[in-house]
Amino acid sequence: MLSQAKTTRVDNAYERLKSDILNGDLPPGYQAPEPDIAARLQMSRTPVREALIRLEAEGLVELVPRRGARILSVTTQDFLEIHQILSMLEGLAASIIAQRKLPAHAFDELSVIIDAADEALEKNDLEAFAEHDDQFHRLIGSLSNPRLQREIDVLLNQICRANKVLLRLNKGPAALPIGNRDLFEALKSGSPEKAESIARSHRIEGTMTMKRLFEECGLTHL
Amino acid sequence: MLSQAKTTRVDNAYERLKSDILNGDLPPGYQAPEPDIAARLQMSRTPVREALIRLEAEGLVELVPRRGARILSVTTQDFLEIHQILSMLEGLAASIIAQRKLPAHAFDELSVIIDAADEALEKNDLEAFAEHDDQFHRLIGSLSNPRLQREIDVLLNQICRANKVLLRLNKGPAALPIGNRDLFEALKSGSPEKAESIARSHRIEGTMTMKRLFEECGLTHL
DNA sequence: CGTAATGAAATTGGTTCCAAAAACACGTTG
DNA sequence: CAACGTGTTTTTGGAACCAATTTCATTACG
Repeated sequence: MLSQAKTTRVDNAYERLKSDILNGDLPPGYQAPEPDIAARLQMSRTPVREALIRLEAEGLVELVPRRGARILSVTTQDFLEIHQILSMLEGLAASIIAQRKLPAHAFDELSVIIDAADEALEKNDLEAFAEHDDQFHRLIGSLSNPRLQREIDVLLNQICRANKVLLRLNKGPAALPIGNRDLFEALKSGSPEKAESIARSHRIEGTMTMKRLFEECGLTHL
Repeated sequence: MLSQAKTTRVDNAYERLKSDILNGDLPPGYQAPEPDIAARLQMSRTPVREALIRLEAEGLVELVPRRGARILSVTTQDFLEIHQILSMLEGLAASIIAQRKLPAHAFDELSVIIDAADEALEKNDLEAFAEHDDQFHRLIGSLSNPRLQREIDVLLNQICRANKVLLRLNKGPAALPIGNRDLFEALKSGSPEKAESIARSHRIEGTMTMKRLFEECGLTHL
């Protein structure tokens, strides 16, 4: 029996708020005082407060003293900085994965996701593509080690909405040169340096594409 | 006047607990229920709780449901993983710094710290050396950008006690090949790739030295 | 003598309450 | 009409309180 999460109110509030934020239900810029949020979640202020503190530590919300909790938006600057950090961390993750031999089912899992992403892209279903691509990156993190995974997850959370929105803005039939399959091969081949370099440049390429979109649309934040 | 920190009880508790943890006043493994901590800090449980949640998010304490808050210790595994991540992030920081021209006073500040560390090492004052070395790394972070700085700071916090202890265990006259000055020159020369590579390999060398100490002393955690 | 059971104490998650400070609305005045 | 002052409302930081659950200790029993 896996650790039976004894669902406490704080956890509940945390999970619900986080998911609401990530899927855009609570859009960036949205701002509400604690009592409102507490009412929405049908609990007292205390557990909400504690959940908000956690979310603040993860860079998803900002607690402004007398103005309520505000869902953080991502500026172009933020976006670039986060991608830059991710390129390093995912590079490290890839290097770690390539170093030790992965069980076969892990490769299978990766492969399935890559295929799903490719398929979504062919069908021009950008929503699904973004979802699968995100999953791919998170899986890379989870295959490295828990600490690195958490680090990567937190950063991905901060930009996943922005990623989705940007992708949707991309009108053309997505000439994104995605190299997930390349990374997959490098991981399989067991060459840490190669895996790291591919993961890193892959991420950086993606960043550049996104940056272009940012500029084309004249956006300063999302 | 810079942002006047309106010293709230939560902030107070957070700062005091953090500093107590970092300087070893509250040693790793120490465990106490919330009421005790609240009494020690002479405030009610509420602000203490909130401070503890923040500290947990930063990986310094663990909140065990009915056993109190426990100061986390650092296992060899943790230590290596954190250093590995730091090698990437500091590499990135160095690259960023080298890319844009730094104001002269920043270089001066760096130089002063490097000299202080070297001097401490010559006098075999390992305590002071650890302190200055830590400051050097944090300064590198702070010269990159706030986001990267916070990331690096959090990780340094998790291992700074371990670093100090390990250094104290190092009996020999510290044959640590510290290359802080090399990094300084690379930053000044303005070559991002070189700066990154030096920062990274510098950190990795340090890791290896530390790891050896870990093993020689037969320690599994600190 | 070790183990199970039972009752007491302690800790936590959470609600409620309170006071202080800030924001807000409104009316007054220059 | 704008700016200011005043009184009200809102929000937050924090404390006190409570119930539920767990731990601890003591005792009884095999």
